[in-house]
Amino acid sequence: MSESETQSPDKTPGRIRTITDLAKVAGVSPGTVSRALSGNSLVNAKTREKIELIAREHGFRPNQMASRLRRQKTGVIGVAIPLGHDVRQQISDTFFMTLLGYLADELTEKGYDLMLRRVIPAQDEDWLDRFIGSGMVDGVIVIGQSDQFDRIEDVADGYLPMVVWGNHQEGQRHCVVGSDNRLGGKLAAEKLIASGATSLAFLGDTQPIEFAARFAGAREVAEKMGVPIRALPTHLSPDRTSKEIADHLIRIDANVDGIFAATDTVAVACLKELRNRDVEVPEQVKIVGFDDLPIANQTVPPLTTVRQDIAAGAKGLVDLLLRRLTGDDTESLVLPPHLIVRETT
Amino acid sequence: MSESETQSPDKTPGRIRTITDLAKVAGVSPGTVSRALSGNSLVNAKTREKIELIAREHGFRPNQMASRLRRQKTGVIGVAIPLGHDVRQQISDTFFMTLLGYLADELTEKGYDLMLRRVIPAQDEDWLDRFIGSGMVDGVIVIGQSDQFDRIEDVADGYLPMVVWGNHQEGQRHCVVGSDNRLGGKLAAEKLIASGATSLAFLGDTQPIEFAARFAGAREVAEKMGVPIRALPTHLSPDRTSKEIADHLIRIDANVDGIFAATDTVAVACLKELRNRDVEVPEQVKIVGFDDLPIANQTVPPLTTVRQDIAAGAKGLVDLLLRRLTGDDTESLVLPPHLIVRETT
DNA sequence: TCTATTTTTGCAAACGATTGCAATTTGTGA
DNA sequence: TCACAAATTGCAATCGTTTGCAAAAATAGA
Repeated sequence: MSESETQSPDKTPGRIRTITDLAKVAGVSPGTVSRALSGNSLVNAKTREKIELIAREHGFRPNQMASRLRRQKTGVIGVAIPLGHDVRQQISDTFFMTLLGYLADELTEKGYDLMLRRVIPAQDEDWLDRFIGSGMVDGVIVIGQSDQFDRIEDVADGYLPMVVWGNHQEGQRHCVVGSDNRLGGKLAAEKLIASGATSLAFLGDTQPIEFAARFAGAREVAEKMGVPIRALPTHLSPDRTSKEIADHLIRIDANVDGIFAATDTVAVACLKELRNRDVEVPEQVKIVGFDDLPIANQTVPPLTTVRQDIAAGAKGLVDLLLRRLTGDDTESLVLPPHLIVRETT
Repeated sequence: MSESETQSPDKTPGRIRTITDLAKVAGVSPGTVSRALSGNSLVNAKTREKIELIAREHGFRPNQMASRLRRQKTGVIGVAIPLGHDVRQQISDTFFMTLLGYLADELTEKGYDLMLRRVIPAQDEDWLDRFIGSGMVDGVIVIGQSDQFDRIEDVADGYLPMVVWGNHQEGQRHCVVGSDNRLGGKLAAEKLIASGATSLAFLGDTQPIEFAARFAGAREVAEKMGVPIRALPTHLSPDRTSKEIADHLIRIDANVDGIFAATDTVAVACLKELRNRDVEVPEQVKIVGFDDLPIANQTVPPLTTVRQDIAAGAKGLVDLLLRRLTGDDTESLVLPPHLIVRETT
C-alpha cells in the first residue's frame, strides 16, 4: 500500500468501518451486505437479519460519500441565500429565516438533506454555477432573487432542478414560487383608502423587484382612486431603518395619512416612530404592513398587514423542485396574499 | 461497460464532465489536471494556465463527491437543531435563526459548507449517531440541548468534533458554548429590584436547562434581597404564549411588580397583555427580557433586557469546532451576558 | 434421482478525484 | 557535449459503495 501512513489512526481491529469489514465478519460478500442494508429484496431473510444485527451492534452506517458517488445522486438539496445590496438585511430577516425553517421540515420529510449557503454575489461572480457544479447537491432552491435576477435567468436554461423564491415576471425563464406582490400592494392600498386615508406613502426599498411590485400594485389602486402616493426609500437593516423613518416622518409631517410598509419589520419601526412623535394610529395615520410575522399581532395597536403563507410557499418550493428532479419543466407558482385586518387601519 | 445504458443522458461529446475528459482535451494526464486545479505547486505554470483556461471555458468543476471520498473529508459541518418538547417553538425562534445565520457566515468564511438538519428526537432515537455516522459531515454543531442533554453526553465521549450551543453544567463532558444564563438571571433580578420591584415573577418554561438557569440566578438574588419570586410556566410557541400570559396576569393581578421574561419574545407578548389591562410599564410593573433581539428596541416602551452576543457565540462555536477537528479536546466557552437598560425598568 | 427453475450470492467493474512513486523532461555547470 | 540535479508529468492504486452479470445454491417438478 502506497499511503499506509496516511491511514486513519483509529485502526482498532474489531472496528467495523466499511461494508467490507462487515462482510468479513458476517462471512458474506460486500455486495450482499450492501443489498441487505439498502433494503433490497434480493437477499435471503436470514442473511439480512444477521447482517442487520451486526450492523446495529457495531453502530455501522455505510459511508454516504461513497454511496452517493456511486449512485450519482446526493440526496441533498442546496439552499442559497444571495445577499444583495443590503448584506445585513436577510440575516435577521424573520421572513426568510422562517421560510428556511419550513423548508428544512419539508425536505427532511421527503428524505432530503439541506445544504445552506449564504452568498455575497458582489464578491463571488459565479456563486450559482459553483453551487450547482459542486456535485454536492441534486437540486437548488434560491431564497430571494435579490439583484441576481439576470444571473438566475442565465443558469435556468441549462439547469432544470432549480426553483427560486421571489417575484414572478411576465415571460421569465426560471421557475419561481412567491406571493403575488402586486396584488398584495393593491390590497394594502385599497384598505388604507377604504379606511379614510387621502394621501399615501410607501415605506421601503423599491430596488428589489418584490418590493417594486408591492409599490406598483399600491400605486395602481391609488391612481385609480385619485389618491396621491409616494415612495420613501428606506433600508431594511434594523440599525438604519429607524433613523430613516424618523427623517421621513419629519419631512412629510402631516401630509400623509396612510402608510404602506414594505414589510412588517418596517411597519413596526414606523409605528414606534409615530408614537414617539405622538401621532395617533390609526386616527391620524393608518398603517398596513406586509408578511404577517408573529410580531404583527404583538404591536400596539395590532398591525393590519398582508399575509404571505410561508408554509405553503415552502411546500410549493419543495414540491416543484422534486418534480423538476424527475425531469418535469414545471410552471411557476404564484400564491395569493391575504389581508389581515387588525387595528392600524 | 456493464451499465452503459444507465449513463447520463447528457453525453454531448464536447462536454467536459470529468477530470479525465479535461485531461484528454488538454493532452495531459488526469493527475496533472487534478494538481493544476487544486492549486498544487507541482505543475508547470504554462500547463496550469492551459488547464485552467479550458476548465473556465467549459465551466468545469471537479466532482466534490469523488474528491471528498478520496480525501476522506467532506468540508461540511452539520448543524442539528433538535426540536424538543415545544416542536413549533424553535422554527420561528428569532434567536436560533439569527445564530444560524451567523454560523453560516462563519463557516462559509472558513471554507466549510453547512448542512442543516432539524430533528425530532421523540421520533428518531439515534438522530445524533445517524448524523455523525452518515459520513456526510466532518463535524457537528448542535443548536440547543433541548431535552437531549444525556444523549449528547453519551455521544461526546466517542466523538470529538462536536460542539453544542447551550448551558454549561458543572462536570459535563460535551463541549458547549453559551451564555452564562445564571448570571443573566442575576442581572435581571438585580435590575428589577434596584428599580423598585418588591415581588418578582419569572415568565417562561423552566424545563429547558437554559431557562432553569436563568430562573435560578434570579431566585438567588431575590432570596438574598428578601424579595419573593415565583415561576409562571409559559410555553414559547407564539400561539400559546399570549393566552397563557393573560391567564397569569389575571391570577397574579397586583401582587407582582417585577417580571423577568425568559426571552424577549415572551417579554413582548407580556408587554402587550399588560397594556391590554391598562397596567403602566414601568410605573406599575417592571419588565426585563432576555436575548436583546432587534424587536427589543422597537417596543413601547423599549425593553430592558439581558443581551446575548449571538455573533460571538457563533464565532465561538466555529472556532472550537475547528480546533476539535484537529484533535484538540477544547474546554467549554461561557459568554458573559450584558444588561441593556432601556425603559421598562 | 435428475433436470429445470427460482433464489441467493459472489465477482468485478464502475463512480471521479487524489497522490506516492517512478519515469520523463528540462535546466545547470563544467 | 555530457553528467547530474531539479522540475514536471504519468501511472496506477485507492477511497467505500453499488449493481449487472454469472455462478452457486436451494427448491420444485417429473
